[in-house]
Amino acid sequence: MTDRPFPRDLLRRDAPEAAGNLLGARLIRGRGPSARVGRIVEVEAYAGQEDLASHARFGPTTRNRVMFGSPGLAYVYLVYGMYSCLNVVTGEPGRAGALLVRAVEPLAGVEAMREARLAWLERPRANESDPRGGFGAERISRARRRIESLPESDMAAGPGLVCAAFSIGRGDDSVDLCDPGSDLRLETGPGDDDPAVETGPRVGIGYAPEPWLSRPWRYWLKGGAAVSKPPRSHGGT
DNA sequence: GAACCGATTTCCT
DNA sequence: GGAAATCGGTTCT
Repeated sequence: MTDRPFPRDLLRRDAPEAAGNLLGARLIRGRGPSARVGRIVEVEAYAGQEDLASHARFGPTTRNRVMFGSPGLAYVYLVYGMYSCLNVVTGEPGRAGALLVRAVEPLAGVEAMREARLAWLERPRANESDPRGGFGAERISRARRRIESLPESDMAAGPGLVCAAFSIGRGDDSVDLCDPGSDLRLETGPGDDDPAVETGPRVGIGYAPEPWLSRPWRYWLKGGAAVSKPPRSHGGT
C-alpha cells in the first residue's frame, strides 16, 4: 500500500476551503492484503456554529463535541436510527467544522466491503422480540441478493453506505484519521493532476434557513461513477 | 421522562 | 410519488 499519511495541515481551515484537499484522498480500513481502500469522490462541508445546517449549530454537545476538536479526527454519528455517517473534522480546535464523506470509489478490498455491507444488514437490532419477525427476514433476504451482485462503483456511493462498507460506527468517533497507526485512516492519493471538481447545494438539510440551504457546499469529482445519487425525496425530478 | 425528528436508503404503488 | 425502517439527541414539560 502507498503509505502516505494525510497531512493534518490540509484540514486546518474552514470546511468549505478544505473540501478540495480531501477529494481524491484515500480512505483506508485495516492493513495488509485484507485492507479496504477507496478514493473519496464526494464530500459536503459543514462550517462553524453559525452554519444553521450543521450539527454544530447548537454549540458543543455530547454528540458533536469532536467537531470542536482537532482537525483530522473522525466525527461519526447515527442518522435515522440506523445509518452511520463519517466526517473529517476541520479547522483549529475550538472552531467547529467537518467534511461529511458522501461517496468513495473502491480501489482495493472490494469483496471485503461487500462482506461488510452484508454484515451491516444482519446488524443486531435493539428490539429483537418484535413480532414482525417474518416480514423483516424476507426483506433482508432480498437485500442480501441485491448486494451480492452489486457493481463495485455502488459499494460505497452514499454516506450511510460508506460506513457500512468500511465497518464504521460510533466506536470510530474521535479516531485520528491522520495517524498512520489508526486502523481507520486517510492517505493522500498519488500525485493527482488537477482534478475537475463540481459543486452543488448540500443534501438532506431542508430544515436549514437561507442562505445555508443553498450554499454550494457539496463537492464531487467530475465523472466519478461512485458519486452518490441524491435521495429523490430531496430534489431530483 | 416523553415527544419530536433527522447530514439516509430502500421498497412499494 | 409516498412511506417505512429505527433510535439517540435535543428540546420541552
